[in-house]
Amino acid sequence: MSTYSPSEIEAKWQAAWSEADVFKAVRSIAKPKYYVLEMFPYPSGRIHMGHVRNYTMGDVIARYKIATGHNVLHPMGWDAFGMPAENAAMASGGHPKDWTYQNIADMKAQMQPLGLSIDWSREFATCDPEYYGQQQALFIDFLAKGLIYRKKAVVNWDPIDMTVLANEQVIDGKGWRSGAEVERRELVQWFFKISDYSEELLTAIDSLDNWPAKVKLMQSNWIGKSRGLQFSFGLVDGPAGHDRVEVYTTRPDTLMGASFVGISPDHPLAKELERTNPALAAFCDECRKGGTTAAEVEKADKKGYDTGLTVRHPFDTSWELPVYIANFILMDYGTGAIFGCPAHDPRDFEFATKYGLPIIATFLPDADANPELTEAFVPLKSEKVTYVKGFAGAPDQTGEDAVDAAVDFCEANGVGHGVTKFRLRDWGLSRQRYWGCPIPIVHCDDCGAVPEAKENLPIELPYDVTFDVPGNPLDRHPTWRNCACPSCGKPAMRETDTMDTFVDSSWYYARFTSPHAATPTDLDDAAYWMNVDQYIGGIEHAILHLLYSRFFARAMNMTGHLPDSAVEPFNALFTQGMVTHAIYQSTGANGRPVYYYPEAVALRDDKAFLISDGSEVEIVPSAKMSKSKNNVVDPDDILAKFGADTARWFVLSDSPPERDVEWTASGAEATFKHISRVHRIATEVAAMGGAPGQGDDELLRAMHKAIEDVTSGVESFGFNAAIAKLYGFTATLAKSKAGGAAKREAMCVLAQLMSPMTPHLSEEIWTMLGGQGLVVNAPWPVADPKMLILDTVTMPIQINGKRRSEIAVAADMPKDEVEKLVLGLDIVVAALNGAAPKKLIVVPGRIVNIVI
RNA sequence: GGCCGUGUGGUGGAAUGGUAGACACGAGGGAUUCAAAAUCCCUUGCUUUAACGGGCGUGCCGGUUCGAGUCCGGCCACGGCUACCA
Repeated sequence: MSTYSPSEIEAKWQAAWSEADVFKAVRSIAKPKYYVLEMFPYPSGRIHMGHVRNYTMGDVIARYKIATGHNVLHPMGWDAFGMPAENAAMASGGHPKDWTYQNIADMKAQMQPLGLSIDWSREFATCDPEYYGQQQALFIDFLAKGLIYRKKAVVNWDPIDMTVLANEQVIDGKGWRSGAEVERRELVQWFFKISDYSEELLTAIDSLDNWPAKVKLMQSNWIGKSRGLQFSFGLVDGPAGHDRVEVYTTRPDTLMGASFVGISPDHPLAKELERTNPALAAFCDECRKGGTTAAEVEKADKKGYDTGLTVRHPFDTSWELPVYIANFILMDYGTGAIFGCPAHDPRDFEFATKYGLPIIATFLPDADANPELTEAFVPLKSEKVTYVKGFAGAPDQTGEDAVDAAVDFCEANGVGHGVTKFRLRDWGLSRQRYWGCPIPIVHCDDCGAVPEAKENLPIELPYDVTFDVPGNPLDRHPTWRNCACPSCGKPAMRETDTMDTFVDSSWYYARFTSPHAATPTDLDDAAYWMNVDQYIGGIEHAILHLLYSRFFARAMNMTGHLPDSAVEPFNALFTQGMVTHAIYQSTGANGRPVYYYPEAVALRDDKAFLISDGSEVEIVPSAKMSKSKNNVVDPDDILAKFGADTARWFVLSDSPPERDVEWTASGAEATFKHISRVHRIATEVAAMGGAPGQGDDELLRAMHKAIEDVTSGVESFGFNAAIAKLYGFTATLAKSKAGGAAKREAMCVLAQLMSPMTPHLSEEIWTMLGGQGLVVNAPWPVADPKMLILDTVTMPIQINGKRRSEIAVAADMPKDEVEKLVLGLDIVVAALNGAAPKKLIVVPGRIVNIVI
């Protein structure tokens, strides 16, 4: 009898799949199509358990859909541009391109042994010129349709590295790499006009039925629609050109509670005043330097600077309000100016208290409430309140009604107009970096910024660059920069900025439908394969990547690259949890934690001891895998030790897929034992004759129940539940005294039900038992409804809601007969003690409850 | 601060309003073995009882219901996202 040897059988069956080319996706009207996609990885060089879990989930879906008669597209690629490649080049002197392609080769080599059902013929990396050249074509088409424009924008500039930094690369106001004080610089940059689609992207969220509610909510909040009033205060004796201050408010109903006007330090009026007032300029400078981290904002005091100017209240021109420059007002939201209503805004309250400004309540909880407030009164807008300084609508009304009434009143009286604002801002795509998709623009002295001619695409990144000098190497590469103007032919210069890497990932799903087309997409292929039926990835992409992709699909539709049916590209989204692992740590001599590798630790009685000296160390459970904490489990090691089927099964078995799963060595070993056991049972079954045995029918009934349970588990992403049922069915099969024929049938079905999770083992068993062809091509088993009906059922008997007994009855026994039977039970007779039951509830096939 | 989510054995976790704790880990006991490995079997929420059995039990308090882990209201704790968004 052969023993289970994953290394042999996994290589064998991967070769067989490859030989039969079973995962190649070909358009066909013979079957319904199904497109399953996992978020493609950044080629860091090593895969981790999180990847294994992500791709296994996608693979289970893909293999299940193949078995249920679908034409499946399951591609894989690489999100290959980005800063780590440049950082590596700077650190070790290599080239980003070489580094990236080497990493891709390494990661692919690690992924192949997992036995994923991927159509590798569609593989691409976003740093392939064939891909980013098409992205440049998209850029040119978007530009022509007005979906891209240029404007000045403030960036974080690192003066030592001579580069722009993302917000998260600025730590305490200093560059994360150089440590230099970061400057705010205005650069002319390219923007996608995603704000054109704010309303559309928001309302379409409702149609995303198979997206997690959480992700939809996060996107709604991010788009941030608000309804309010925009109006202006007349400025008294303002500097030349400044006679009004425009403000935006979502609470125009509190206009009579105004006590000051606040403007951002970046507001044009503030900038004007800075020119003549050094103290004021110093204050604004101070505000701009203020940290942007959450903790700093939390701590930061409300600070203001009295400009000495005043404005007139729109309802009463004799009522003047002071104008402050305040550190808490943002220039890029609304108009960069507010009116302060301390009674109904906690920030304004803090500010007014500090600077001795009046606090005027405009509404109160009820007519008798004390108008002297000790803190801002901010009820829900849906709550009814009593207006003591209202000017529109009923005296008692909800905030919502009052806002509507106030907007109507103001519009009727020529004080501003109602406006809808969105928090979502246009997407700046310029990056002053080498390792990204070049922006296909040429700057010509005569013609200005001109798009490159499409026949000149791709504009390839030059290879001969170095990173020993700070700054973008494209800037100092004359032969690459210098070119002819595509419009007039005169000497001109290329744009040296490259695109944000989020652009690369915003349309790769569409490119997979025709990865080698000479245009960004092939419309016939896109129409056939789109949308992605099931998208799987991490929750960390809930906002940016998914929102950008939704925008891109619309923009591609507008420019003729995607059909109307594909504007919402992902029909269903699933966000999976992480793989975690315990940390083993002790406290070092300096008081800092010291971390130990799992291999250095022995576990006994839920305690951990160092193998080296036997001393006990602390166990911190369920921590995100992190190299610095020494709690990373390398998939290579696991595959070498147990094989892919064990790894795949384990990452799905212990937790629901949307939640984190804890990797434990004991759990992985137990999985391996189980898989080995299934293999052993199969070899035993294969050796049996075909004679009937005891309980053939029972085994087959259990088999049909397993088909039903596992199928519904896989359909609903309940992989852990499906696996639990497979454990149960395996135990039933192992214990069964059924004959060879029934066992063989049950074993074949078990192999099929396991095949999405353990495809190699399933092929092995399938062949061992004489199955036809490959199990990957075998149709998914269907449960026979007749075999699911039970003859007898066990019903619990409750007395006053507490379980006291149970009876076994025929499944189709009428209700009144069940009642009779129950009332005759000793325990019931004793409980009733001669009295009649107050109530008798019989739920057929479920439960009986007697109320006494 | 805002929004969202989650609280069930020693652990990960199951339970269309209908027997709470499936399945797995861990732990304990046994069989097999010269011995071990491997394998197989049994026990395992807490508590009380010699036993049969009983009591308690899904973060806390209350409500709806014949019946609540599940539904409703109010608290507490933890986690996530977002943030001076006017």
